[in-house]
Amino acid sequence: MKIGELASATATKVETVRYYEKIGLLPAPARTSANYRAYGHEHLARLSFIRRARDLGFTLEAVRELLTLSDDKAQSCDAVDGIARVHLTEIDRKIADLSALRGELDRVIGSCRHGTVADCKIIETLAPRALPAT
Amino acid sequence: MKIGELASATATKVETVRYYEKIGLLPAPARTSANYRAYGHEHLARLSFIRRARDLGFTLEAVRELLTLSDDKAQSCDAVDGIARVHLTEIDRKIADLSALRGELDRVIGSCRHGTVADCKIIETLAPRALPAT
DNA sequence: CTACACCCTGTAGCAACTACAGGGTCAAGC
DNA sequence: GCTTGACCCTGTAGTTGCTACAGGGTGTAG
Repeated sequence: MKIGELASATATKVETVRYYEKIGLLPAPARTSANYRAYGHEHLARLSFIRRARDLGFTLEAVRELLTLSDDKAQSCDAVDGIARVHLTEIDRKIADLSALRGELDRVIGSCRHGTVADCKIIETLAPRALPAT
Repeated sequence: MKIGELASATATKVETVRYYEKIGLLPAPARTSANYRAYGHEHLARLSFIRRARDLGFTLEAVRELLTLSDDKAQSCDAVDGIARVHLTEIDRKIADLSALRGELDRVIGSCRHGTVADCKIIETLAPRALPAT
């Protein structure tokens, strides 16, 4: 299968597929006589794996580790579990950060009296210690 | 005040201050005879504003707009309010996305039976349609 | 035989910094 | 007087994960 077919089969852009090859995430496939990349189903499986992991928010570095781990079928699953748990913790942290932010921003917006910028509480909140001119 | 003082007064790195100057967010200050940047309190106020807006998650582009708006004191506050509301909506979307992700990842991790990679439900989830070898 | 869709390589761009490399300046201590 | 160290300067390259060209080659349908 050609790169365009692989890309559309995995909802990936052609450039992204080439990018994954360049950074060593997807093995370089055989080439046709016209120097076109010729992919097999193992490439399809691997790229599907990468895309699903990315959809779950794993970084490319984490994906790389997961791929390495998944290649050694006899190994314990715990390392995989560990990577996923670390990632979960990070997502929780991001959610907490964003929620705190949301709260503060909501408060700031709530203070808007729709007057002029001179009386704007939002601007005031942003620059609380702006001195009274030169 | 020198750049290092300005930076530590606003919990910013020196390089970041120079970066903000380069992209036109912070006006270029006067220089000393030794070619050191010499900042006044107006720079301190402006950089504080920028940092607080950044802490609230505004993009630099949004910060630039907010700064422009805050310079025109007679103008209506509604544009400021609008920018903040758009940003709030975006944060809500991000929280929703992350929460959905968190749920899925939690489910995936919950399926881990701590066996070998060959039976790993996490790996299986990631590569659901991996074909049975060549 | 000529459009047109597809493929190739290589490089530059995005956000928002951060980290050097390779210098200059200045105050304190010996 | 001289060195050490902390600070400052410019300019460039790196980070993450792609995306978008530019400037070509290939393959097929009408």
